[in-house]
Amino acid sequence: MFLRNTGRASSVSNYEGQAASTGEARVNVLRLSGPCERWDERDTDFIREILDLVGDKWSMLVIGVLAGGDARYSDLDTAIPAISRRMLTLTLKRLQRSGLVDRTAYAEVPPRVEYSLTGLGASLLSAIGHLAAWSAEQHTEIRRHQDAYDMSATRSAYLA
Amino acid sequence: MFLRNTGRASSVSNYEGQAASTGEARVNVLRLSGPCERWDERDTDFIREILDLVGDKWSMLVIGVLAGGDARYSDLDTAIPAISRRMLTLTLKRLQRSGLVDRTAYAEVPPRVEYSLTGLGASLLSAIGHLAAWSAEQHTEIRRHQDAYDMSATRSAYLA
DNA sequence: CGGCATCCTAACAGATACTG
DNA sequence: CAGTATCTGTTAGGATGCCG
Repeated sequence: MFLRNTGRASSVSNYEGQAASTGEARVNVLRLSGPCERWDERDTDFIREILDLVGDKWSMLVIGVLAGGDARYSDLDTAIPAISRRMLTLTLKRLQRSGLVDRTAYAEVPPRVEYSLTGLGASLLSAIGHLAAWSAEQHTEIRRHQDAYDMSATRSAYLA
Repeated sequence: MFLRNTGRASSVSNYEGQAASTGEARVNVLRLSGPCERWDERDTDFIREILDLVGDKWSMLVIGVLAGGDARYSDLDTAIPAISRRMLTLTLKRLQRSGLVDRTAYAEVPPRVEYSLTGLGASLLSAIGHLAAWSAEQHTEIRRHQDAYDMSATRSAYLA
């Protein structure tokens, strides 16, 4: 559907990636066990949209908390201690705008507001889960590369 | 492994998300067909790391191009017209530092430099693919929500 | 060709004070 | 409690010029 095959081979095919280990064909998901593939301009746009949606500093974390069930504003604030109230508000508004999160305000004193994942928001969890799984599997390896790179030779200050 | 179950139910379970449609159990990937789950602090860190790694404006796009086979600096520059040379360089360096991308310089005149995905980098394609697939499936729905939200009532200028 | 260095700007994000 | 408004610092990122 959105990842088309090209003839150009690279070093990809001999690596046992995650997709290869599923052993199960999914129509619209890139599989690494076969020859090399690349994405076209549409995929670029899709990636862009996802990044715009949840590629910021807090969105995925908020979604992660809401995955555990509805939460009040203050619940989220304490569940994500590092976030400022400003950023929490902004993040919630954006998620709400895109239909990933529902906001329910109860007219009480003191006021109570519950946030919850919508079905749409919940459907994102799976995709995020794959990313988290990849990170969990590879982060030691990644750290190793980074350390090795940082150790090797003095490099320019161009890279912060 | 990293997504633990909580008793609190939400509106998640009746939505046919992506995970549910795979029909195949994966040990470490969140499945939405069951009761609601949430992530612990470790997952938060994993998400953080992924975002730090490829959550920026260009990394995923560069990876996408390299998925199509090795490419020279100028190939990447033309394949991603919107990117500035500065950002391309910075992005490649960071990907290289984390071991996702390999750089091979040939001592010729004029100089030639080839970039390629490492096995590690290629293994990310699958996870990204899930995100892209989600975006492809849902982006119309998302747009619809956004439009509706933007239409409804005048809201404060707090949200840009 | 494949970069690096410099300048500059705008968006992002934290702290704080205030409000319905 | 659940925000909003404002002020301010920090960083991401674009434009441009130079250099091996």
